[in-house]
Amino acid sequence: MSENKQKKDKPKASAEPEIMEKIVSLCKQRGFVFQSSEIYGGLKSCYDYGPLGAELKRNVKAEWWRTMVHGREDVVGIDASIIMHPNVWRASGHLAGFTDPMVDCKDCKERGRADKWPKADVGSEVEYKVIVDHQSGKKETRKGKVGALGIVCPNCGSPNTSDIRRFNMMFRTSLGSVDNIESIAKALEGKNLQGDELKKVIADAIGETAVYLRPETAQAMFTNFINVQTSMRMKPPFGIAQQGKSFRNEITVEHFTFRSCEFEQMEMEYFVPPPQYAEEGKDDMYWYNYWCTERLKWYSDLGIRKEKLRLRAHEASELAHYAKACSDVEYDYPWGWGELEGIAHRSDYDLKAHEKASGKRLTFFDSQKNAHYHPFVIEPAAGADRTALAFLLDAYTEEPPPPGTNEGRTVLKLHPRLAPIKVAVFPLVKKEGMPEVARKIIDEFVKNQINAFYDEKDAIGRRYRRQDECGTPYCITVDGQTAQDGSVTIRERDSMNQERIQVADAVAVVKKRLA
RNA sequence: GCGGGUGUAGCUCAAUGGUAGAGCGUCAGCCUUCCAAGCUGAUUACGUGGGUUCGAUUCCCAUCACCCGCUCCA
Repeated sequence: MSENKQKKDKPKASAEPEIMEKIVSLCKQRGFVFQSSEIYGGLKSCYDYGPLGAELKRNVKAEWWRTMVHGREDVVGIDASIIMHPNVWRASGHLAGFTDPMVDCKDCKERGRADKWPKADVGSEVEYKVIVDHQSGKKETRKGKVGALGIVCPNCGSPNTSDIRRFNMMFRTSLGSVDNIESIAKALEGKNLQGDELKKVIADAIGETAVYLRPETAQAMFTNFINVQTSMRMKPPFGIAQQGKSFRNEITVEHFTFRSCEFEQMEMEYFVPPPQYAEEGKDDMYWYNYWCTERLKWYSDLGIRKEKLRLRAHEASELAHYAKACSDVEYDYPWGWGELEGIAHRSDYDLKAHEKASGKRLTFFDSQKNAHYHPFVIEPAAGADRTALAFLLDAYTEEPPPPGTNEGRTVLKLHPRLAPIKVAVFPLVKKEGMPEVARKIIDEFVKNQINAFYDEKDAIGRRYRRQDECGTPYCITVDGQTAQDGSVTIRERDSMNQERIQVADAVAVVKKRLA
């Protein structure tokens, strides 16, 4: 389809990034994803799902819920508030943990985390090399004294760093009808404050009503642990699942919908007995491995090619201090391996942290062993947006012209249950009563709440191709034979094979194939 | 946020200091009996804001957004 245009100024080695461009373009053209607020120039990292994208994402979430909640007895779902008590984030460590100390190198412009840069003795003299002429790349050796931070740039070795700046990654807003400005103005009125004192007064004024948009959905499963456990009479091992939006002021957003500030999560906290109370052979590590396997399987069951999936265990240095283990389900995106989902063994850290902060006991009472214990937690946490993107990327296929034709085709080989439109119905031509019959078939699909699409515009081949590009798995065509024997053709997207079925059976046949 | 690149119809691109073309698409009609056929007509754009200039889509500045790299994570 494309004539392989060379980019003159970019001798790109790999053709991979072009796939991303094609996906972005297809997403816009076919109504999967649009940039948010596009008519106003767009807004950084915000995307809107169009009609087909909304269907795809709903289907992804529905499949997850089907597998994780409806498909098993030991998991129940919740739908918690996005805004939670600020103490939740204090207890979880997010208020502190989201505040990374960032510094810049004033010589080479490198930026990084102050706590990760090479340490050096305060006041000692170090040598470093910086580029002084960007055209020739000429470097100059300089000397400098290590500042109060006691660090040097990992790139050029310069001690000439900026001050630490903190970026809070949680979105802050206020709860209450009194605007922040009012309380700040009131706090400052008549005072002449400078520097840290000024900042503190403002911070306190904001703090009175400050609340945060959740940076993850997981905490609500911990805060509702007792509520869910007692109301549903759950016994470990059991899980609480949730899907919903989370928000993070990320320093960097990238790769289309892969990483954005507003994103949707599909998380489950699986509470298991700690080792001493565990059933023989089913301790916490058993369940951790169990969920790693289960979650990897979920993606391949829904059609992602196995060679594009992998499970990567975190190195010990990557683990949070409370985590016993963590693995990522990764997909081989056009830009390399990237995370779809993290499966973390969080030990009993979260329940204990909330118990300590809230003063409420967050244990399970095992009446048989007559013991209160804090369950361990295994957390499979997936991103709905990046999962939808991976399904799109993996389904995207460009095929050479089929035998006897001269145009190739673009097909989204989405799993039928993920496909936005399930079936398209066409009259072969716009006469001889074919449109009327096709309309009747569409009516039947609508009545059965199966997303169907009617099209009579253009040649039949073009209509098939349009549906291929949207990922519609089945096309039903009313032709000349329909009037004689009441049969229509049903065409399968990937094979393009057709078979004849009765009009009266159309809904049942499609339903069966979607099951 | 930093460094580099980009910004022209819905998409992919072109041209130009004197207000812009194509292909594909979309819509309407004709034609069409199974895999992007043809014909007719219609539709639609210089990201935003300044500056230079008689005049800016073009030059300059700022800003916004996207892409690549750093970084970070679901």
